[in-house]
Amino acid sequence: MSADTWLAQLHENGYRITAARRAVVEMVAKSTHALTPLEVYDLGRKKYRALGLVTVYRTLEKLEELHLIQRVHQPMGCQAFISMGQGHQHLLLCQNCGQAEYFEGDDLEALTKSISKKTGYQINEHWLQLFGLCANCR
Amino acid sequence: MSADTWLAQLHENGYRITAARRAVVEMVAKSTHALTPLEVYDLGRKKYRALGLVTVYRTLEKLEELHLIQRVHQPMGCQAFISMGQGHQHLLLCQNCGQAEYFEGDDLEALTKSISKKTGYQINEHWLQLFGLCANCR
DNA sequence: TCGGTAATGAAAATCATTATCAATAACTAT
DNA sequence: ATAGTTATTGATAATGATTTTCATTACCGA
Ligand SMILES: [Mn+2]
Ligand SMILES: [Mn+2]
Ligand SMILES: [Zn+2]
Ligand SMILES: [Zn+2]
Repeated sequence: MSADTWLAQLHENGYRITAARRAVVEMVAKSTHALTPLEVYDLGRKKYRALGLVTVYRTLEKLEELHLIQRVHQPMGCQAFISMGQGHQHLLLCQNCGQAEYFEGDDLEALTKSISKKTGYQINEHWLQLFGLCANCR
Repeated sequence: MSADTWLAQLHENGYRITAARRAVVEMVAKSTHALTPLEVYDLGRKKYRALGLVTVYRTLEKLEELHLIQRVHQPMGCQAFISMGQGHQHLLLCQNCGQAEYFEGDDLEALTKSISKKTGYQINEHWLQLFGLCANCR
């Protein structure tokens, strides 16, 4: 998903396209790492020097609301965001360099059905995340 | 795992047993919900009125270090702790009341093997969490 | 081009967490 | 059991991240 698509999405939802948003969107859209607000701020200022940290927070909030990005939970912290995957996908993260990849094909049908029966819970969603070392870091 | 076991663990690791720690341990050990430091503080003060919030933070830190509790990540926040499960288990959380259950039997061998081959990652661990509605809330 | 108003960034406020520190109390060695 | 050592405590202050406020700017539909 390209930066332009994100900007179009923002526009379609009644948000204005500004230099600050362009800078944030461009950096987050092309990153293969989950980025913290401060990291987005530092990167974004390379594109748009006057960018404010507050605007980064506000823009990330909107991108999350539109499901263009998602929050990434990690042992070291949970305040980082990454471009949303296509369809039903989960993240695989490098514990060394932070490189992120989406994967698909997990099948938890049998498991959730069995657990649902055993516990009486109605299971609505699942979080799955894999950690390891990428090809470069292993 | 009972509160007494936890206290014994603390003692074995060179930590002193105090009234403050008793209060924290007792409340966290018997809870079926993930508790935030503030919640532990409120509950703990029912057992030990003089308990300080700072001590709650410090005690939770030690319990986590000894793997007696674990941090629980949720959409609403990631600063909550719950008694650690036995062996290889994951959490199932009620989206309405917060009730938590451990389950086991997930098998991701085939999946991780296939993803490892496809991506070149060496996969070391996984996070899995189920969300739904408990028997009471559904 | 213009006007209404969403968006901005600087600054201040807030909130959770962490550090400091003098007083206390748990444990060890007598 | 007692005393001495020192880990632990809670109050307070400090910190750091996130949010709120607000006057100014600039996007964009008419
Ligand atoms: Mn899945
Ligand atoms: Mn598992
Ligand atoms: Zn790597
Ligand atoms: Zn419930």
